[in-house]
Amino acid sequence: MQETALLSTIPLFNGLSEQQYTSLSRIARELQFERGQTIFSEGDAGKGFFVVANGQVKIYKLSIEGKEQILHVFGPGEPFAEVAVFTGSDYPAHALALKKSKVLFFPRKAFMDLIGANPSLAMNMLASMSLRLKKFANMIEALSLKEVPGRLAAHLLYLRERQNHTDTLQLNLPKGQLASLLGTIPETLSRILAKMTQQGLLLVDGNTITLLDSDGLEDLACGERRL
Amino acid sequence: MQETALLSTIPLFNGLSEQQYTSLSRIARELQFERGQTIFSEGDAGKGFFVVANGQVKIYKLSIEGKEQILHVFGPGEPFAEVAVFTGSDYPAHALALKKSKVLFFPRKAFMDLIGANPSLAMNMLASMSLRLKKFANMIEALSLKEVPGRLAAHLLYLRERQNHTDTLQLNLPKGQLASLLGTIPETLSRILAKMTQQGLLLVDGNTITLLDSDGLEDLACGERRL
DNA sequence: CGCTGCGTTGAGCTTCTTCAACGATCGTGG
DNA sequence: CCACGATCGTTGAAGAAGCTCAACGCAGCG
Repeated sequence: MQETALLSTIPLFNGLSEQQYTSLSRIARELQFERGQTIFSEGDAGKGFFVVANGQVKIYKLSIEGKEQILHVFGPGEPFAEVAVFTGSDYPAHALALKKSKVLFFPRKAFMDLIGANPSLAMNMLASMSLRLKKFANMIEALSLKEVPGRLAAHLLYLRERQNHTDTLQLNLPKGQLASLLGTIPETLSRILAKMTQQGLLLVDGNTITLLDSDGLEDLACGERRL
Repeated sequence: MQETALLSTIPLFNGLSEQQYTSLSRIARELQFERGQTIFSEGDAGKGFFVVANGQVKIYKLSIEGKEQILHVFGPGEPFAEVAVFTGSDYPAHALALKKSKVLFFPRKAFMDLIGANPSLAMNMLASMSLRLKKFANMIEALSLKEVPGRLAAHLLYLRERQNHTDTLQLNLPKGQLASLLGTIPETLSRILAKMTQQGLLLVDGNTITLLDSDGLEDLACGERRL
């Protein structure tokens, strides 16, 4: 597979020895998915977990009426569906490739064995899942305690953080998907972006957003201000 | 401390050797909290994690206006704030004793060392955090995709599950706290319980709830029916 | 007795969703 | 090259769900 190079770029596998990379690459399987293709569905038997090699994958839930709530959007180097490894049960959500993606698959059993033998791998896994939990806690807080403008503002500031504090953001998602990530619908998101623009908080051009008043957004994100 | 007996009743520590219990009890500290007492606040330095020995503890977030969202309610044997151990950062939420409680505290560093040396402890930890993640995912789904009646119905069915499928439930929380756990407010919860009673779905008497039509509740929980 | 915490009920209002229509963009096939 | 459909985003009007505010009942307890 000549994949140890790829594996070494994955944060989850940081600090492993050359030999451990070899063990990993031995159990990994490489999968290709087209844009829009389902990787697994909620309720499927959780046979293992995945790491995005390249492309983009969303993890989401669906309501009976078809409304979608995105839980995560993962890019290169990020693992997903680890939960299935340790609970040994079904996948608790759906996964779908948002772009043409290469994905590494690690079968449950083999990976568990590796973890048992490699404490540092276990520690990495724990750290990764801790961050995930923290993110979920913030998402619950946002959904329950903030209104949509606040959630949007928080998300934009989060993106600015990740893009080196530049005020010109590139959305890595179509707006409709962003709405689903924020727990709302495209119509509402559109209206709120319009209102924010009108108030001079930001500037929208396609999927480029320029933040004009991050302090104002900050206030919104903390619930100290309304639109 | 003569606590190895107590430790052995904690699921997280299942399958550890006698010697490992001793190591654990050596680093554990025993704490007492009165009802209503704060254990830690969001933003406090995360110096370690906890296990409820007896009593009841809630983990929650607060909005600026003072609205509360409960993330967890933990009883005897359940660990909390593990996230702080592995991220090494601040506690991401508040913790408060709902009843007079005895709590074991495990300092971060010492516990990390134990985990590194005990693969089975690491595995237990991973399993525990996986379940936590799954629960959070369901909570996000509920908040975003279900209305309050659906969330309530799901919660009641969950309680029935835990109480051996008996249709007579004892709420382990005051109704106001239950509202906060469901992501709503006491007024709304009260109204919905009234409506459910009126429709013959259940019967309320103080904090005892009798389920009369679990199929109907099931439909509500899945969004296949309205009140 | 009166206080305090908890729960309930009513009226009005805000926010968000639903439904519908329309505009823009893009890729494909004629 | 243009027409067409599909996807995506925007906008308007109406409706529903849940929140706010206020008042009240009721129990436990000093």
